[in-house]
Amino acid sequence: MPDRPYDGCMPRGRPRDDDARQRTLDAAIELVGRDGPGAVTINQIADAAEVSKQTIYRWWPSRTAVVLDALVEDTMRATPFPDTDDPAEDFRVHLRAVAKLFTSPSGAVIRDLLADAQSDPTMAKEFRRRFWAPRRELSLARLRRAEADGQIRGGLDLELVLDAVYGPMWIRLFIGHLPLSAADADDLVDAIWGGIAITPEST
Amino acid sequence: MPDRPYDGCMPRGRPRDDDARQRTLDAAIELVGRDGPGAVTINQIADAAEVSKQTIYRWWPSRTAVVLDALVEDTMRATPFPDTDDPAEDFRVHLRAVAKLFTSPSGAVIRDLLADAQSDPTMAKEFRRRFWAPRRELSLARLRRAEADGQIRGGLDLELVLDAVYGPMWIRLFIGHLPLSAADADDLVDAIWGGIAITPEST
DNA sequence: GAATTACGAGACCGGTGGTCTCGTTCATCA
DNA sequence: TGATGAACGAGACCACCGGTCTCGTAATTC
Repeated sequence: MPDRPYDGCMPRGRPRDDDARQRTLDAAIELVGRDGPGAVTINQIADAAEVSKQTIYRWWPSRTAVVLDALVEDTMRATPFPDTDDPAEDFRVHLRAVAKLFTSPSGAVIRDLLADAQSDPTMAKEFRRRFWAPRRELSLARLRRAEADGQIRGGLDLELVLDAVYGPMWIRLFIGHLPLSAADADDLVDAIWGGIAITPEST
Repeated sequence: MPDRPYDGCMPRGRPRDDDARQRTLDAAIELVGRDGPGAVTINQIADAAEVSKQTIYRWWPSRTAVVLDALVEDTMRATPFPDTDDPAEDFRVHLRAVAKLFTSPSGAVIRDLLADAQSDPTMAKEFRRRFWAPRRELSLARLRRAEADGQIRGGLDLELVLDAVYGPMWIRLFIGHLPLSAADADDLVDAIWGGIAITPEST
């Protein structure tokens, strides 16, 4: 997966066909996004990409790995994290982007990936490392800054706060008990930020 | 699945072997709980239960349906919902039970089920109807009472509040980025109940 | 031009969820 | 008591899956 365009000397044989790589990733995203989680086989991806199955397995260790790569490449820049003076608004903006991502075809890709990862600890780890952790770090840093700036209570378990903020998005994606909308993102931040107790004694 | 012990007249042929039913369910719970999500096949369940595969498919439509039945039967009474005068404490107690359930072998069963349900809309619906909705109704009713009793702010989207309370449990089960403990249950309720803003103006 | 490597096509493998057949067992009804 | 009918266990069977292997060919370097 690492594409090293030049590192000292040219390799000997036929070079990798980068176009085939791109076609594979595109086909994975499109098929899973269209047909839903679990409905797309590696054969279909190979056919749609006009790529040999062997070529896929030469560069990726498993079907799930292909989907993960496709997802990361496709959505890494879809959910930016703003950094203004208003942490609540920053989270609102980000959450709206997440809601949009989850309701787009990429939402199906994420579900597919996470479902597969349940029975493949290696892929579960890769999913956390490449998809989960980068966004998590950004939001955690934003929360830490808000704490340092005295904008939120001290002594909170920030990881738990983040789970409370993002958890609703994820369970609506995965359990599907209720739809997901950008408006929910705002309500969610408001509910958590203000607290729901009628007489909140700080601490 | 409905066992009607007597409804008018006796059916003609050999009656259903309820012991075989129970053995199937027990084997499903035990194997999945022990070997983890996705690692247990229908053949293994049949072998362990000493039941013919045909007998399983006579009574359940799919492997996933067996696991769902096993889960419901096994854990329906594992997470009671208390109903005292202190809603926050009620939620703490319930969340501690949920954390315990998720870290028990049943947690693996739930993961297995939900992963399979991603590619089977029928089972996803059944999961929500039989496992998710009953508990959800209880906690929603408790929240409504707290609202009526003036113990929490009015105008909140209660569904979203519930998602914020339970979401962290579910994503830790499913994504596994952090462990889950009963202590987290308390911290979570405290964080959400008190709000995290340092100067919460009650709407 | 020789060596080396990626490529597409497709046969192949073990195993899966699920179906089918068969002979047997347990019950009811006449 | 004996015919009937449904559930049973055992296990062959099916289509298809993820993944591997082989083969002849194309692209590149030396």
